[in-house]
Amino acid sequence: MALHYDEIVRTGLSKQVADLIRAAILEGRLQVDERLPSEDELSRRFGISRPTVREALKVLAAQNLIRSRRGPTGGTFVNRPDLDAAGRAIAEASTLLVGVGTFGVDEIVTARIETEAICCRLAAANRSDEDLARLEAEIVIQRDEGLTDEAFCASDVRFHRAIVTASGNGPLRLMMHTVIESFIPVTNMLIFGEHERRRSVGSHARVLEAIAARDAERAAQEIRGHLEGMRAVLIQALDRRASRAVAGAAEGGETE
Amino acid sequence: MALHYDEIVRTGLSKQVADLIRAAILEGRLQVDERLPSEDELSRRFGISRPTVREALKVLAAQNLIRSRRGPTGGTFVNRPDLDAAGRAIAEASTLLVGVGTFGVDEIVTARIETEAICCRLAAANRSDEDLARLEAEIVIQRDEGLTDEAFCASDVRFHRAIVTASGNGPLRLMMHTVIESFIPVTNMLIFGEHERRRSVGSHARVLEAIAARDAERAAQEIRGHLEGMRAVLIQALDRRASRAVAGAAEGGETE
DNA sequence: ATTCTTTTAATTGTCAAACCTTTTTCATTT
DNA sequence: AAATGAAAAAGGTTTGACAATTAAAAGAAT
Repeated sequence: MALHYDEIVRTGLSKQVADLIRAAILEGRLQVDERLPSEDELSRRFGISRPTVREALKVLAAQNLIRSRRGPTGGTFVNRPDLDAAGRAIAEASTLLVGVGTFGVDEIVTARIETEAICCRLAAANRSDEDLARLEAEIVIQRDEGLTDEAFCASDVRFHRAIVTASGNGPLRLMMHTVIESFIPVTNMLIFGEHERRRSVGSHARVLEAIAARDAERAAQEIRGHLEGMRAVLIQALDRRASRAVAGAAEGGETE
Repeated sequence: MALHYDEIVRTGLSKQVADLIRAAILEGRLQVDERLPSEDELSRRFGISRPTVREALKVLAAQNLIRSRRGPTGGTFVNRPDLDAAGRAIAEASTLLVGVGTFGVDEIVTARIETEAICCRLAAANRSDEDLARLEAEIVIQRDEGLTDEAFCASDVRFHRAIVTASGNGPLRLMMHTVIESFIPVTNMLIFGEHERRRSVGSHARVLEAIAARDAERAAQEIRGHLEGMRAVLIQALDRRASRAVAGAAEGGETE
């Protein structure tokens, strides 16, 4: 008789259970905010122990699919997918990749230029007065000479985030989490300094002006110019760093 | 005396441990492929029980940060972040959002148009002969009239994926997972049919031709035209569906 | 000496049963 | 009527054990 290899379980029980419940949620067999059976009940239904059930639930909770609360009205509930949670997950995944140096600075800047140019174009078309106010407010902050580098960078991130929001395009906003939360910070880390800050604020102001005037092409051109300038500075900074490292090595100093 | 409410622990133990280990990995205090202490050891070090440690590890495993193996040389190891795993995580998060109808079809198509136009431009500049062969192969598949709708859509996804790959930009490829794995499938689901298929293949062929000729602008224009055409068909399809629903309701039929 | 097999030990995976903590509900007391 | 407190329900945690897996060491056969 032919053996049914399928029946040989190769994955752990907790994973199987997690997959079953996940599938039920994704296929809509479990509605949003619906309560799952208690952990005790689940362990009885699946014929496995409670700790194993809990491992499965923890995995699903880590993926923002469910939440748990204690108490008589507590239990485990299906989460409504929301943009912020998804955005955080996306940002975490890409930050991790960027952190280990998966990408070159040059291609990161290219990706920034192209995607942010889109956002500027759409923002020029769709921006509300509120959006303008948000952008304006960040520029005011950035003009403050006494700002720390960290605070300036944070404001820079908020400025670019505000552009994305002004585009009024939800799907694009979701995608741009990668740029906003990972690519911008990694490029900003390298270009501190008074001079660059002033140049940046100038570019920001021109972008805002173009968006306010609903001039899509100019807005796109301004952000392109802004980021191309940054690319040049970045490459210079990396060159300096590289030559310093070479010089240091030549002097016999170990870099680590 | 003012009470220090902060010191009251509000988060669960397993979450605290997960956060600690995650921070250690993100800050590089745990290197890639480094082995963590055994679960037993961890439970002793943190002063908590093994099941609780396991819950924490499961959460990290769900985030692709670690992997576990049994046996004498087994244990828990730090994962190297890789593009595919991150891409899958991103795709999952966005698929979930798209699935519950967070976005309108119109803004999804807009996002597709703008981002895919970028990819076409870059692909025209950077494509290799290999890239061209991959695109060509998909078009050959799509010309087969006997193809099922599912197979056609799968090939369509592969075609667009190949364009992204041809762009040669890693960061962009990461971002485009959202488009490729979520936005394309959801737009394709609605436009089956012989006529649309033939139109699509025609557009694909023209895009390929422009990319092969390294004509960035033409490639971008072709994909724009392709997707704008799809937008029109989609809106028609949705209108038909809506009016059918209204008609059905008027006849006294309950839609659910 | 080499190769095959068996044993062994380390480690994750699972289980069972209890206890702890939080939170709501509801009865009791003031 | 309001404050208090007990009970119950649910997730959170512990303990201690056993099962399954797997690499390496030990032993047996060639």
